Amino acid sequence: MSLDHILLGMLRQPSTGYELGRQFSERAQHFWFAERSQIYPALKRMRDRGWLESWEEPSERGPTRKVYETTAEGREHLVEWLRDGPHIGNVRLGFVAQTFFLGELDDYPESLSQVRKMRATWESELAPLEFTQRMMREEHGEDSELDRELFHAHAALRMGLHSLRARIAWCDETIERMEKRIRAAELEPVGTEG
Amino acid sequence: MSLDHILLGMLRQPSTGYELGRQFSERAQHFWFAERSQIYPALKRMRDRGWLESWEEPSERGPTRKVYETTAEGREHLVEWLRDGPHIGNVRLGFVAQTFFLGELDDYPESLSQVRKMRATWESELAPLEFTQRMMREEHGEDSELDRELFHAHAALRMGLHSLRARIAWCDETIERMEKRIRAAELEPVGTEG
DNA sequence: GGACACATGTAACAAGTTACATGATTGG
DNA sequence: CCAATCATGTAACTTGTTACATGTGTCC
Repeated sequence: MSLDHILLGMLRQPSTGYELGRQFSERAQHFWFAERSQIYPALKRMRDRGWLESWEEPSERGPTRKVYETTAEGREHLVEWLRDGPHIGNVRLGFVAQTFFLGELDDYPESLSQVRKMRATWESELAPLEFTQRMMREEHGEDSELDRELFHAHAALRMGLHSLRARIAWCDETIERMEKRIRAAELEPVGTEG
Repeated sequence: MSLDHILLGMLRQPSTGYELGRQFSERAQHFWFAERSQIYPALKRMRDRGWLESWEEPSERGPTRKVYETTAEGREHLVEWLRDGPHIGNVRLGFVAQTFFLGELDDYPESLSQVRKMRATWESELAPLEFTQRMMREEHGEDSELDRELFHAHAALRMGLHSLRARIAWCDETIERMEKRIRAAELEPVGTEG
């Protein structure tokens, strides 16, 4: 299970289920997401298996927190997963499927509007990644000056940027083509599409 | 559920569970995948709901095939899903997570080898997409000459190409940076990493 | 007192994976 | 006869989602 290993990775610093949940929303949304209702049982399961240990701490504001930390055994499982080759699992991109079948609608303006929405979504996802990259550069200097951990975090961030920019570029290309088709249809008499 | 709608989309032409399974492996692998053990019950469920109808046909080679076709009601559900805005669902990219945590390993050559494997995988996924694009161009001519259905199929294909090329570009960038670090470490005395 | 963020969890359900069962037909 | 491909499916399990329950502490 990937989630377990991702949680192990995030638990390099001891943390709580609540906090890990927020990290998924705020920092990891471009490559993974998990609901807290999935995180809490996962942490419990891993503790029962001996991959984590936990203790309680009073919260500064709110009820008692349950803090988890990886054990040596947990770390072993993380390392094993990392060494076990890249897990390029089954991709599921509903929006590509949707684009594929959008021809069914016989409605270019509708197709166009959908692609514009996609663009807006990804544009807004891009901003926080670019912000993080800028922060990293300001705080830690040039790429070659990053320590090992930050270097890898930076690499993952770059993948997010590459992916999002590629999607936005696709949107721009597709929007242009759709607009061209809509203009062509407006100039032509009805029923002679070609 | 997205799978249902994707199957509805694929069933513009009547088809069987077996054939749809092959289509996922051969044509849709860059944006969706489903096992046949998931497809068969899904088709049955949709038929029970009235979205599909089915009949049996003798196979040219092998046992009797069960052919499914969308009903008017099924088509309505597809259209509804298509009009319901782009479904930019939760992305799950295990390999980005892995890259993120690869720093744990303290082993740049291992990190490098993993990124090289990713590159090889995506490079090999790129080939069939490029082939399909070339075929489309040869058989149907320029982009502006594609009919509505092919235009959208082509757009989906382009998304696959953009995404894969972005991933490969990321690999190249990352491989170069990792190689630089490995070279730097070789020239330096042990324990003075900076 | 009410809204909000903090904090942990359970239950019911939906979706997806792995392993297996069954059997026809073709080609070597 | 054996392996491969065609063809449909079930069972057991894992993973992920949605909805809900419960309660604390802070600020207005």
